[in-house]
Amino acid sequence: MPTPKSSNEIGQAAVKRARTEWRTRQVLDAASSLMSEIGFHAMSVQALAERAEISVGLIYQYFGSKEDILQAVIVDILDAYGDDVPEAIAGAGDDPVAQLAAGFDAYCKVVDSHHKATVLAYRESGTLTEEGRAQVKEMELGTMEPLLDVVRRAQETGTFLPMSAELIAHDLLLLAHGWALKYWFFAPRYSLDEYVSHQLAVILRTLLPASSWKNYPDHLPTE
Amino acid sequence: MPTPKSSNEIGQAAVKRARTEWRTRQVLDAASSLMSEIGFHAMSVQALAERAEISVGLIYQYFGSKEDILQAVIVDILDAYGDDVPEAIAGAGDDPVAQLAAGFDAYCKVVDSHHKATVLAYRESGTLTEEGRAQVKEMELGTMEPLLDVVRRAQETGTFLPMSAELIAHDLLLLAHGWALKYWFFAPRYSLDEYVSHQLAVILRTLLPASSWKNYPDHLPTE
Amino acid sequence: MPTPKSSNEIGQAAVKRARTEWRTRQVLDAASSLMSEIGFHAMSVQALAERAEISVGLIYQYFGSKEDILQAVIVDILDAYGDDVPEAIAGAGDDPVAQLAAGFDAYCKVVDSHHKATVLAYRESGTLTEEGRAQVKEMELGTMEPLLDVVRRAQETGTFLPMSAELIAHDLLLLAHGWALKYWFFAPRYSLDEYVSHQLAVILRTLLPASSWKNYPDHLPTE
Amino acid sequence: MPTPKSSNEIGQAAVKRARTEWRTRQVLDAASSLMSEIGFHAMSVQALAERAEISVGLIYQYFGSKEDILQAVIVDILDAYGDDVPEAIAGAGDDPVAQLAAGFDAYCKVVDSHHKATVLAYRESGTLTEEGRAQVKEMELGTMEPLLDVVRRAQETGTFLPMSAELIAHDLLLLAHGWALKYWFFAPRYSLDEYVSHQLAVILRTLLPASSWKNYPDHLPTE
DNA sequence: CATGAATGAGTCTTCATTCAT
DNA sequence: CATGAATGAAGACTCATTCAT
Repeated sequence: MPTPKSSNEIGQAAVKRARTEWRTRQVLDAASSLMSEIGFHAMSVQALAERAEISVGLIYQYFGSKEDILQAVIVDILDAYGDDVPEAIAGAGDDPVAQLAAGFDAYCKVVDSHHKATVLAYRESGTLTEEGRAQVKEMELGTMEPLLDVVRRAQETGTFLPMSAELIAHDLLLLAHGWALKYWFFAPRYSLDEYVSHQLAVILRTLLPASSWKNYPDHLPTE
Repeated sequence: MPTPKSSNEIGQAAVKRARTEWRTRQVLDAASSLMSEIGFHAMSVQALAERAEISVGLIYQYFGSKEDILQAVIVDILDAYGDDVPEAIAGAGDDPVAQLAAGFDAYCKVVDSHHKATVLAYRESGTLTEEGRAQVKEMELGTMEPLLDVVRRAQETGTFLPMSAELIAHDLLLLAHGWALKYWFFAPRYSLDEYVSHQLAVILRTLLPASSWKNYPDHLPTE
Repeated sequence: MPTPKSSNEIGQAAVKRARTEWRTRQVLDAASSLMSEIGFHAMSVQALAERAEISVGLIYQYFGSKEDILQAVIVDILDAYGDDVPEAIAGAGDDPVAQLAAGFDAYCKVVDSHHKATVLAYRESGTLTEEGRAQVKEMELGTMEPLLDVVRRAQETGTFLPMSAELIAHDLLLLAHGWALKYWFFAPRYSLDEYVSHQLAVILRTLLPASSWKNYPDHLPTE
Repeated sequence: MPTPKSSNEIGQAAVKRARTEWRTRQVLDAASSLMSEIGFHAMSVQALAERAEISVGLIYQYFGSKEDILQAVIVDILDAYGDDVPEAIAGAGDDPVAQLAAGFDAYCKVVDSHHKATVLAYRESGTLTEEGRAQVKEMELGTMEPLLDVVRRAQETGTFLPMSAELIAHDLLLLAHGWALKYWFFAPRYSLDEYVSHQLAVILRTLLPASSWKNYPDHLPTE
C-alpha cells in the first residue's frame, strides 16, 4: 500500500532533508572526535555508531564505506578555512600587511580550534584513495589561495619584495599547521597569539624591505 | 651451558651477531619502505616478511610485536640526525651563520633522503604506545638541539637578535620537515638547494639585524 | 532510542531473546560434544562454528572468548545437578536411606547422561582462569550439598553413625564421577543400576550400624 | 675423519648411555613439573628446553614429538606404582586385611607424592594417541592388579565376602586418586593418614562380614 | 653430539559490510 | 527509514619441528 500523497508533501521532504543533515553531522562529529582520539584504523564502525547514537546500518546509508567517512571528515575541516580566512582578509582594509596579518591569524585560529582534526588530516590522508587524496590536496591548496593572493597583489604594488609567493604561502601554511602538529610542545609554553605574532613577524621580515619595517610597529618589533 | 667447542668460539659468536644485525636491518628497511608506501596498518606482517625475504616467525624473534617494528623504524630515522647534523656544524668554522646554514642544510638533506620515512614518523607516531611516543618526542627534540645551540650561542655574542631560540629552532625543524610533508608539491617545482636557501634566508632575516645582512651575500640576497 | 514501532514491540523483543537463547544453546551443545570428542585445545573456533552451524563472528557476540565457552559448558553441566538431585531427594519420603539412595541415583544418572562432559570438566577445568576455576569449584561443592544434608540430618537423628559427613559426601561424588571417569571400563561390564547399587551399598554399610542393615533389604544384601 | 676406536670403547659407551639417561630424566622431570603447572598445551617445547637446561634440538633426539614426552611422563608415574605397592603388600604378612591396608596405604602415598602428576595423567590422557591411551589404560589396570589379587585371594579363603572384586579394586583406585583430584579440598582439611584410614574403613566394612570387624580394631572402629 | 636459528601452518579474534525484518 | 544480527575474510602472533653448523 503506497504512502498517501498529502498536500504537505513538500514540508515532509524538508523535514526529511533536515533529519538527514542532522544525522550526517552527528556521524561526522563523532567520527572526528573518535578518530582524533584513537585513529582511523582503531575506530570500528560499531564504535562510531555507538558514539553517534545511530545504528550501524544507517551509517551505511549516508556513507558508502568507512573510508568515505574519513574523507568527509577531512573535507569538513578544510571547508572551515574557506569561510573564515577570506572573510578576515576582506575585513582588514586595504593594507596588505594588515590583510596578511588578519588572514594568517584567522587561519591559525581555525587550526587551533580543530587542532586534533588537523593532525588527523595529516595522519590519515595516506589512507584515502588516490582520488580522495587528490581532492584533499587540491582543497588544501585552495585554503592557501587567499593568502597567496594577498602576497601576489602586494608584490605587484611593490609593497612586498619579489620572491616566490608560492613558497612563502606554503611557509605560512606550514607554520600554521605547526601549531597543531606540535601542539603538545607549543600549547603549554606559548599562547596562540604569541605564536601567531612570532610567525607573522618571521614572514614579514622576509617579505617587507627592511626600510618599511618601522611602518608596522604592531607586527614588527623595532630592533 | 654445554662444552665449549673450539678456540674460534668467539669468531662464531661474532658471525652470529653479524647475522642478527643483518636480519634486523633487512626487516627495518623492508618495513620502512613498505610502511611508507601503504602505511603501517595496511602492512601485514606476512607482507613484511615477504618483502624482507624472511619468515614471519623470525621477525617475531627480533621484534616483540608489529608495533615494536614501527617504533624501531622511527627511532632508526631519528638516529640519522644525531650523526650528520652535529658533524656538519662542527665542520663549518666559527661563524654562527655558516654553522646554522651547514646544520640546516644537513638536516634537510637527511629529511630529503628519508622523506618517506619522515612522513611515516608524522603519520604513525600516534600508533605507538605512550612510552614509545615519549621516546620519539624526546629524540625529536634531541635532533633539534644542535641547531638550538648554535642559535643560543650566537645570541649570547650578539650576532643574532634576542628572541625565543626555541621557537626559531622549531621553525627550522618544521620548515625542514615541510620538504617531506609537502614533497609532492615542492619536489617537482624546486630543487632541494633552492628550498633550503629560501627557508634559511627566511630564518636569517629574522635572526640577523638588517645592518649585518650585507655580510652574508651567500645566504641573503641584497635588496 | 528511536521511535517505538508498534504494539507488538514486546513480542519482537521476546522473539529476539528466544533466538539469542537458541543460538547460545546451539553453541554450548556443539562445544560440549566437540570438546568431549577431541578436547578443548584441539577444538578450533572455526570447527565449533561449523558444528554449531553458526558463523565464527556470531560466536564472539555471545561469548567473549574461547575460554568463556569452556566455562559456560562446564557451568551448564553443573547446573543440571541443581535441578535433579534435590527433586529426587524431596520425592523419596522421610527415610534418610531412601533419600540418600534416590539422591545418589539421580546424581549418577546425571553423570551418566553427561558422562563425556563430566570428564571434560575434570580435564579442562585447569584451563580456566582463576575466577572461573573458583566458580566451578564452588558450584561443584554446591552439587554435593543436598547429599551432605541428608547425611547430616540422619546423623542427628542417630540413623547414621557419626563420622565425617564431608568425607562421605565426597566419596559419593567421587564414586559417582568414577562412572564417567572410567566409563570405558565400567560401561561395557556393568549396567548403571548395578554400579549405583554397588556403590550405594558400600557407603550405606559404612553409614549404617550393622544392626540396622536388615531393615534395608533393597539396598543391602543380607550376608 | 672417523673417531679413533680406542681400547676403552666400552667404557665410553657406558658413559654415553649414562648421559643419555640423565638427560632423559632431566627432560621428564622438567616436563612433569611444567605440565603440572600450566598444562600440556600451554607448555612450549622451547620453554621445556629452558627448564630442562637442554637445547630444543636435543629434546627431539630423545623424544619423537611433544606428545611422546607427555606419554613418557605419564608412563613414568605409572611405573612408580609397580615398585612400591607390591613391595608393601609383600611386607605385610599373611593377613589379607593387613595386606590390603598396606597396599592401599602405599598406593595413596604414591598418589600423594605425585599428586600433581596424577592429576596431569587424568587431564591430559585424552591428548594421547589411541595407542598411547591404550597403553596408559593397560598400565593403570596393572597398578590395580596387586590390590585386586589380595581381594580375590581373601575371597577364596572366605575372609572377604563374595562380591565383584573388580568393582572394589576400582573403588580403591578411585578413592586413592580422589586425594589428588580433590587435593585442594582434602589436603587443607585432613592428613593423608586420616584420609587413608577413612577410605580403608569404608572398603573393609564392605568386604568383611560384620562379625569379624572386631578382629581389626586398628582399621575398623567399634560401633 | 649438541645447538638454536629458521620455518610456516594454524590459532584466536576483530570488524567492515550486508540484509532480513 | 531504521535496526542490529549475521557473516567471513583477514590479521597478529605462536610454536612444533627441522637442519645447517
